[in-house]
This record gives sequence, C-alpha cells and structure tokens, in this order.
Amino acid sequence: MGRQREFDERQVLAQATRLFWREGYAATTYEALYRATGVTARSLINAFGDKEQLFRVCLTGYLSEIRERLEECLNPPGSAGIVRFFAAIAAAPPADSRNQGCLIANLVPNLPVFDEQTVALVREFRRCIRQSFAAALRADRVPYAEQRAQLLGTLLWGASTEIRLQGSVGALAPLVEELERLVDQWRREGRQRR
Amino acid sequence: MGRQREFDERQVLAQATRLFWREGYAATTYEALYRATGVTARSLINAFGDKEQLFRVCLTGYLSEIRERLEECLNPPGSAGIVRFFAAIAAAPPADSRNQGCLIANLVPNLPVFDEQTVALVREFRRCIRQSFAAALRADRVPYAEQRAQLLGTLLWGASTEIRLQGSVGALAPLVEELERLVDQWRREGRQRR
DNA sequence: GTTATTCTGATCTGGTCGTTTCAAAATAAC
DNA sequence: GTTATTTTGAAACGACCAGATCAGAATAAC
Repeated sequence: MGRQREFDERQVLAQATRLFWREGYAATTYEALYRATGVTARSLINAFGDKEQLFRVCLTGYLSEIRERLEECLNPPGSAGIVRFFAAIAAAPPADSRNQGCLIANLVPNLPVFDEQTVALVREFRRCIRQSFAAALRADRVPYAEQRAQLLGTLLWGASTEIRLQGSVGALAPLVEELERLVDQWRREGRQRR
Repeated sequence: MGRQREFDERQVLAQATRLFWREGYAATTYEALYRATGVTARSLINAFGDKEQLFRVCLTGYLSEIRERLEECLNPPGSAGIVRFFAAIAAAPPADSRNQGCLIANLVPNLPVFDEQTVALVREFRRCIRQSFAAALRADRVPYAEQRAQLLGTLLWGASTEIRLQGSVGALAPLVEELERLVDQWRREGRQRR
C-alpha cells in the first residue's frame, strides 16, 4: 500500500553510521547525510523518525556488531580471548572507520544531549563488555576477576580514545603486547590457586 | 590609557573552564558564559579573542594544574607515585568538576573542530603524562617501562571516560585497588632483575 | 480506473549561534 | 580640560540547523 521506498534502508544506515562515527552526532547534519546517502532529510525523518531515532538505530546495529565480534574472540572461552579481542581491534584495516575509535566511546562526553533511551544503550554496552571479560577471566580461575574485568573495560575505553587521538588503530600494537604479558601473569596466578 | 576592565580575568577564566569542562566546547555558548560570569560576549571577545582562543587559555591553565598535581604525586619518585596519582583523582570531592572526567579527554572525540594549536596542546599533555609514568617505572627498574607507561596512559584516558559515564569519581575506587596490585607486581619484577 | 496511502522534493519556519557594528561610557596621558 | 584609547551593552547580521508544511508523484488494494 502506498508508494514504495526508493532507497535501501540497510545501505543508508551503514553510511549514516559511518558518518556519525567519524563526525560525531551533533556535527552530522541532515545535509551531510544527504550528501553521503542521496536521501533528503524529509525522507529520513519519514522513514526513521527524527535525528536521534535514526542515530539510535545506527547505534544498535553497531552494538550488536561489537557483541558479535567479542563473542567470536571469546570462543573457545578463556582469558586469551580477551587479548584476541584487543588484537582484532588493532588489526582492523586503516581505511576502516575503526580508526575513529569506538562509536560509543566517542559520544560519552556529549551524553547529556541524548535522551534516556540512548544513554541506556551505552550503559548496556558497558555492562555487556565487562561481564564477558569477567567470565573469560573466571574460566581460567583468575583471582579478582570482577575488578580486573573492570580494569580491562576501562582500558578498552582508553584504547578508543588513543585511536581517536592518533587517527590510527596501529597505535594499539604495543598495548596489545603488554596486555598479553599481563593476562599471562593473571593466568599463572589462576593456575597456582587451583 | 583607556577605560579599565570591569571583571577579574582570573575569576572569569576559572568559571569558563568549569563550564567548558562540564558542557563541552561546542555546547558552551556565549550566553552560558554570560550567565556564569556576568561578562558579555563582546567583552570576552575583546579581552581574549574568539571562542577558541578563550578556550585555549582555559586549557592551558588546566594542563599546568594537572602537571603540578602529577609532579606532586611522583615525589618521592617511584612507581608508587602512579598509584597515588590515580588515587588522588579518585579522591576528589564530589562537588568538583572532576566528576566530569578529564577536560582534555572529553574533547578528544571533537578534536577535528579545533585548530592545530589546540590539538598540539592535547598531544603535549599526552606525551607529558606518559613520560612521567615511564620515568616513575624506571625508578623502580620495572621492565618494559615504556610499554607499561603507555598502558597506564591509556588506562588514564579510560578512567576519564568512566568518570564521565558514571558522573562520579567514586567509580574509580576498585580500579585504583587493582592498579595497586598491578604496580606492586611490576615492582617485584624490577627487584628480581636487580 | 478509483481511491487511499505512502514517499519525495522544494520551500519555509522558528530558533540558535558566533561575531560585528555602533554609539555611549569610562579612564589615562597630556 | 582635552584628546586618545579602551571597554561595555544593545542590537543586528549572516550563517546554519532540525524539523514542518504542502503539493505532487508513485504505488498498492479494491
């Protein structure tokens, strides 16, 4: 019923995500979205609602992608998967938007401008990451698993800031190397305790 | 010669810094500055130049304050000072703007909107912190000092994001605890190597 | 074919923001 | 007191932006 949509929603969402990622939420105007997607503001609003709702759809997609990637790395379960996860981020190709840091971390400073629904997505992401890390540590009987998971989570936020600042995921290589030493040490503690 | 200024520059700068810190650069309008300081846009521009120049003055003040604080904690020199530094941040009173995370970390996602002079200040801050950390580690003969200093630097960025997200420096307490264990371990490695 | 529904593009609106203009006020040097 | 210089407040400018309006185009159900 009615006229059919002239653009591919999935494609538009992917391009919008890239734009939000690179430019930030506020700096991404409808005009920029139009230049990137060829879809006018009117049509976007018609299809997705206002700007923040559109952003939330992008955010949700991004979130599930990261979750998927994390799950992949944490299989087989164990603390080595954590290092694999950081390494996977560091290994992303340079042309990729990952050189912009984490989409979510980038918006933390501007969180006050978003409504509670969007903020909830960020909190959920944070909780999810930390739980996964803690589970991975517990699988190797690492002591202080929760606290160390928090440290790793904080490190992940920091890594995002570094990437954004450097403009390249390459800056993460030394960090991954040191992280490997660290997690190895923790695993040793776990074995002693057994 | 000429009419004398009616406001106290230092006081205005302090209030402007608080505003930039809490609201971010873009969200801090001249009107907000006027509400906070009683000084009109015209007078601010007259005294400090445009908005970014004013911000840069604030930034410089903030930077030297942090540097001072870090130097304080790293005396006597040694890796324990690093833990003291993180602990000092975590211990800041709740009413303080420190509950907003690091002023500088907050603007990293929006760095593209600033000119090269401002970006240089951020890079300089980063370098300074990392060098101080590395020196502190070397003082205890900790191996991999540079890489571990980088990890600590990244952790500091992350801590800022956590504070901003939680709206409280209190969230840092478990992190500091874990950090103490970590640095202790590193120091042990240093002693073995001696 | 008719009708109802949805999409699309151009234009407008209401609002915000950084900065400038202008004239008045204040003050320092002479 | 006069003159030159600087600050100040009010108003205005020009740009930009999110979202709304409206008429027309396309399409699905009947």
